[in-house]
Amino acid sequence: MTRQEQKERTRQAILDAALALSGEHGFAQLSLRQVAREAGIVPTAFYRHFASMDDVGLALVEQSFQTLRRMIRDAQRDPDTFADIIDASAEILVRVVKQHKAHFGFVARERASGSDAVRAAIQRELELFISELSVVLARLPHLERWSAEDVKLAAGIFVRNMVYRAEQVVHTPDGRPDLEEDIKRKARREMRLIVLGFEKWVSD
Amino acid sequence: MTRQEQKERTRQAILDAALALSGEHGFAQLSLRQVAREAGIVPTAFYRHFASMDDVGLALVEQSFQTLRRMIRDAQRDPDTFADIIDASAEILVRVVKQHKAHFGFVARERASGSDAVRAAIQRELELFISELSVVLARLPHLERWSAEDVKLAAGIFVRNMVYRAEQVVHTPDGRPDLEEDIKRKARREMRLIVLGFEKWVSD
DNA sequence: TGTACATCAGTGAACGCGCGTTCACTGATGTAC
DNA sequence: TGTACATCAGTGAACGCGCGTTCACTGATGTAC
Repeated sequence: MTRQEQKERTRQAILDAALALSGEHGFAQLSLRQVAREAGIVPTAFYRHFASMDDVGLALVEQSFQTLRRMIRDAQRDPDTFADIIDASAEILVRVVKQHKAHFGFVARERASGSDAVRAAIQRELELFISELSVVLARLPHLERWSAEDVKLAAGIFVRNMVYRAEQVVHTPDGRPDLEEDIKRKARREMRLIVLGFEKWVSD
Repeated sequence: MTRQEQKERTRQAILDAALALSGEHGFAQLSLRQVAREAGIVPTAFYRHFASMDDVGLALVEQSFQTLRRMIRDAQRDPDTFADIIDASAEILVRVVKQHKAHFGFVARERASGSDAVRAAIQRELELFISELSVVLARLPHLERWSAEDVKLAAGIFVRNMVYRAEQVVHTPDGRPDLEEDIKRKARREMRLIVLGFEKWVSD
């Protein structure tokens, strides 16, 4: 193994350790020493990879949103998505969040309570997500003539509702498909209710 | 001043200190010693009032939701509320949150990241709020024939959207009425869009 | 009203502990020739 | 391929600091008579 490969591995071990530990008591409660211990290095070696725990937080935001973006990309490739976009979205949401509970839990928690830098990074990524969803929504029949601002408003309601349902999935214990089905069902109904409003809205 | 009055004052000083300090770096980052210092007592005196910082957190949840409930009660008394419930809600939301930034900021932050006990307490209070709003919504013309579950679904979308706009108000610097107006305007439009969906929804 | 005693909110010293950060170091990997 | 030197990820001792909690205490407030 080259020195570079080894270094990258240790860096990832630090990120994995921080992500795993932050699930228990929140990222801000983590100490550098705890993370180093979990990553299998001595505290001082931490500084070979990050200047501070805050930098670890920012790296975790980036990793988490890579997961989210992969989810969207996959959804857009899946033919089911276009058969019924709402059914498909609920399905994908629950499946992907379940697979990446640690990342989504991290974002949900730190969105409101992280350091200023971490909060700002998450806010920026969510805005980006809303913009991307706006592009998709703008193609829907009733929204063709809406102003850009109104499409974004609608996308925002969607995304914030999804964030809430994602939080619920994160807190659902494994092996409870009944609870997952219930979340999917509620998510679908919420989306349908919001979409119904689209048909009557008049953009000014 | 009686002993009891003095004790109550110190207890409140601890709560005020914790609330004020938690605005900067989050409640979980507070140390008992910091809070005691800010409250003007010696660290050991803290134990005369609370068994742990976690108990302080629970007391703050209760205080914060008392503020919220007062807001709802006042809104229901205000005749403007019935002239245009949406306009009035946006107005009241921004005004009251602005007046109690510390309490609302505390709830927004700890909702996702507090200790299990604090998170559970906040979740319970929000569910209560959604139930109360459901009672109000159930009286609206189009919702009379909806199932109880559907009314709650709609109330949930409303409340979560309000929580988001409340978070925005908390993070708006004082003396920026332009930003406040923008938040009110967006909140109104979001509510209107959601309400439009009500008219077409068919409860099963 | 005055006295003697009880209560108890707040004090201050002390403790052991984990923290972030510094520093000089080690020894395996990488590079130049 | 072999040698001599450079690089640098990880080590381990040490530091001063703020932490939560214990304990015996003080002195003002409250109560019984």
